[in-house]
Amino acid sequence: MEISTKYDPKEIENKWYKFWEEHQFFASTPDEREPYTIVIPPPNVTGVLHMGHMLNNTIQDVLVRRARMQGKNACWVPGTDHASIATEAKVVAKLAAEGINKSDLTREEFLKHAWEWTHKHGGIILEQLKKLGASCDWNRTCFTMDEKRSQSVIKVFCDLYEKGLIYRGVRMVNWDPKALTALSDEEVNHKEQQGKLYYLKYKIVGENGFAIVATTRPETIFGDTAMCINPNNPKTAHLKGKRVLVPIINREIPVIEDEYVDMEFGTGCLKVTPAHDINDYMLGEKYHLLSIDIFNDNGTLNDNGAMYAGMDRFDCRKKIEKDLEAAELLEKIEPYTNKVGFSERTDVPIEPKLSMQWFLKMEDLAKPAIDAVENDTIKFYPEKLKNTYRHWMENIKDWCISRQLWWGHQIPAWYLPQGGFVVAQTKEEAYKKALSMVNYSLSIEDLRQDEDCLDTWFSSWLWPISVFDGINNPDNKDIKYYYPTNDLVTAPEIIFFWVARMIMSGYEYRGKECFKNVYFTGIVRDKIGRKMSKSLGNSPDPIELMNKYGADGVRMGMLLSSPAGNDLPFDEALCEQGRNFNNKIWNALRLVKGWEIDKSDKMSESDFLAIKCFGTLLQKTKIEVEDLLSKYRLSDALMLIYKLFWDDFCAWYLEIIKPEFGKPVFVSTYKMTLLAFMELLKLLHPFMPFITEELYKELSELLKSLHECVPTIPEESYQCQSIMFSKTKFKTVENQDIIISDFEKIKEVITNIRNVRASKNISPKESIILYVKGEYNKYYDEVIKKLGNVSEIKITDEKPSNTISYLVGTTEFSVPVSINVEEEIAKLEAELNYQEGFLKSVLNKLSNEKFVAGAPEQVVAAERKKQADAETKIAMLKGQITELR
RNA sequence: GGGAGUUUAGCUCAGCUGGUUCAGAGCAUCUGCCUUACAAGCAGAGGGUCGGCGGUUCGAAUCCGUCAACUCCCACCA
Repeated sequence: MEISTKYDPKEIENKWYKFWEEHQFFASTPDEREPYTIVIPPPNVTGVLHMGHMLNNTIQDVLVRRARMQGKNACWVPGTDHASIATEAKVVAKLAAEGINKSDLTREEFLKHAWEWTHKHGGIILEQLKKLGASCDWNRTCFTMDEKRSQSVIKVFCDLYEKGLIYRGVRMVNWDPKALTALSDEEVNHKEQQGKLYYLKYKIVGENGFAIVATTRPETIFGDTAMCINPNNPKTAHLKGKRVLVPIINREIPVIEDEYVDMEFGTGCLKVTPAHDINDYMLGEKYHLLSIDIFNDNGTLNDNGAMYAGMDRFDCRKKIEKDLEAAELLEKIEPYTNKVGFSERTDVPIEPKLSMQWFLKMEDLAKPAIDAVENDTIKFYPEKLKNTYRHWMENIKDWCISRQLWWGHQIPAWYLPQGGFVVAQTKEEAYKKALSMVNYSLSIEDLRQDEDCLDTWFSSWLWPISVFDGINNPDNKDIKYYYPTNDLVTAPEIIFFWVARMIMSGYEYRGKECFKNVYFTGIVRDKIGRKMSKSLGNSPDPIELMNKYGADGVRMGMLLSSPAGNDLPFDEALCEQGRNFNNKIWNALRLVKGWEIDKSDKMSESDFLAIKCFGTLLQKTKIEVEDLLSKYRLSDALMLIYKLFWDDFCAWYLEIIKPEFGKPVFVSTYKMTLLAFMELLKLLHPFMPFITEELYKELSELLKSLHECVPTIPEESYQCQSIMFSKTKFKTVENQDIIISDFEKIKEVITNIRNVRASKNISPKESIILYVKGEYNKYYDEVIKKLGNVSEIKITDEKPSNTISYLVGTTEFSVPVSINVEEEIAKLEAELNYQEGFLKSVLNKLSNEKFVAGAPEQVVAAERKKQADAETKIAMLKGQITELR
């Protein structure tokens, strides 16, 4: 049957993934082998595959498949993240579309909707990963909110609380007065706003003058509890130790001093409103100021707003402007542009609001984590991110772990009716604890659990441990075998959110690093450098890409330009390149599959030479690839294999051994070719799993059919159930560099012949005669004749007068051809000119005493060799020129 | 404002502790070919003062200084 000239990945990819899954090839259980473990960075449970996932998971799959082929017990644990903010936002939006308000639902009702949503959309992304070829152990699929993971989170919270590391504290949150909810920083959009800067007059107590304060928010004066000046500012020095009156309400507040105040801004006086500004809050803490909250949750002023109570914050601003003016307490108004945070959900300006939150003390947790990265127990690729990491870790702030959300792990703290709270894993335990604390009668129903949820990262920071259930059962077989994991592949953006925290939890709960290497991918960008995002619509759909180019093609496209830590400007052309490569591989198979076989034990000289040279190159490349992969230089490794396959194998090796039309190939040559092809497939398999599996099977069949006439073929070379378990042997060929450089010379001879043909319009079909003068090995004849279409190679000192000559090394090759003598002389003279200039610079160096004395011996010796070679070449060029003349 | 990083061919990037693997690779471009595996291909070719300036050195893409442009992270100024 005729095989198509184009590789069609679709069926082949489906077929093999199904085969792998059915045979449970990705499943892992502890055994005596060395483990190799990766935990997936869990994608959002309701997310869909985007280009970032493609890159990230392709890399992980390459690493896992390579480990598997090395005979390790490879385990890649998949799973998803409940992503509280994103998922809750999606559910809220979905409900809103159905006319349901979240605030009209009870927590239980809302969670029911959220779970429905999760079950409907959850896990789609994992199915998509299968299309990519991801070799995860799907039996181990986890979810950050499944039973074991949830238990782990609660247990850890209680444990850290017992250790005194978790505490409650006040913090500014982004309050959305319309949605009546707190927002995460990620849900706040900062926009430039054309506003006003109001200069307010605060009367100085006991004096006639005023202190002027510039503010963008005059309506907050009711919350003022101090005025602050910079102690070093001469302009405001007269206010030191004074007290001033808040305009309109005439409340007396002190003037405090702190270097926080910018002397250049406004008047150098700052009004301090601890309840409504994060910086003011910190000043308030420092100087023990009162904190007066003046807003209701819906953004209207409360009773502290005096006669403005009940008024909306912005209406109030307008009104107060007029009132201040009337009272002559407004010095002036200037136009002013500043950035204001807006709610992503409702697009109203957010209101900073003080609220009670839960915090985790980080300082002690950070210590072992800093050391681990500093001393390379955990290695970062690229290394430069060590700096970023250290800088953050050394200045680490306590982690606010509570979120005002329902979707997530509810904080296991229960409040008592008469104040106070207990922390416990279950309500029953909490009740027991509570009973021992209070001296009044208490029923379990009196306990009220904290409404808030834990930050999503508070579950994902346990991921490398919790997926093996190492929190709940610290001594189980899995955790002991798979932990510490080997590699983590993730984006640099979450180095603090996730990576750093995993490292900390690893030391806290296992006393050991959670992984040994972290590979930071780049950010996938579009051609013009923008981050790919849904809102910009500049992200291609990975599934469509895979349909178009095949998963292998897209994988290669992703890997071709993604050195660790560098951004990846994505271009579909890369996938095209990947697809073309698949096609090339496919056609190489078509070629070798079509040959008739000569079963005699003969072999041609050129075959022998080709086998030797390619075999050498293959061995050398295998070692180089291994080295690159061990440094996580995946694109470089892939590029090396790409060139080995396309150039060395297809363009040179196969062209040499390819039998003439209608003739058979010698069976020994054939065998070696199939084996070499197979080695190439093994090298490629981690990068392109599908096509390599398909062709592995094809080659296995071909080898099997040879078995009767060539019993020396080792059975293990074609008997693996899958290429993913096939082994490869490493060996260094003696004199490999000489073999390779000799072959380079042959290639150069042939390329030059082709060049002459191109420049003189000699068809490749027209054979030529080649004259050789100088050092030459007869052994090369056959190859040169075949690929150069040379009918005869004449070793001679005398050559015909009309030739184009070129040098390979110091050997002169000449092709007889009708030439334009003047042109040839000009060419030769240009070359001569260059060589003479080159020689001159070499001689300059060598005559420089400081160079000869200072440079290392090899360098000087190399220069002398250059000198000798150049001199030989110059002599030959001169000879050629005189000949022509 | 604090910190980190980048700058080498049209594009994306290699070039480790200064010296023939020092100016490289892939893609793109150009020229010629439907040569019996592959036009998603074959055979060739042309592209760069290594961001600017200064310094160290016998010798600098590589080390130092400085300027410029860009990128990222963190904190955000009443």
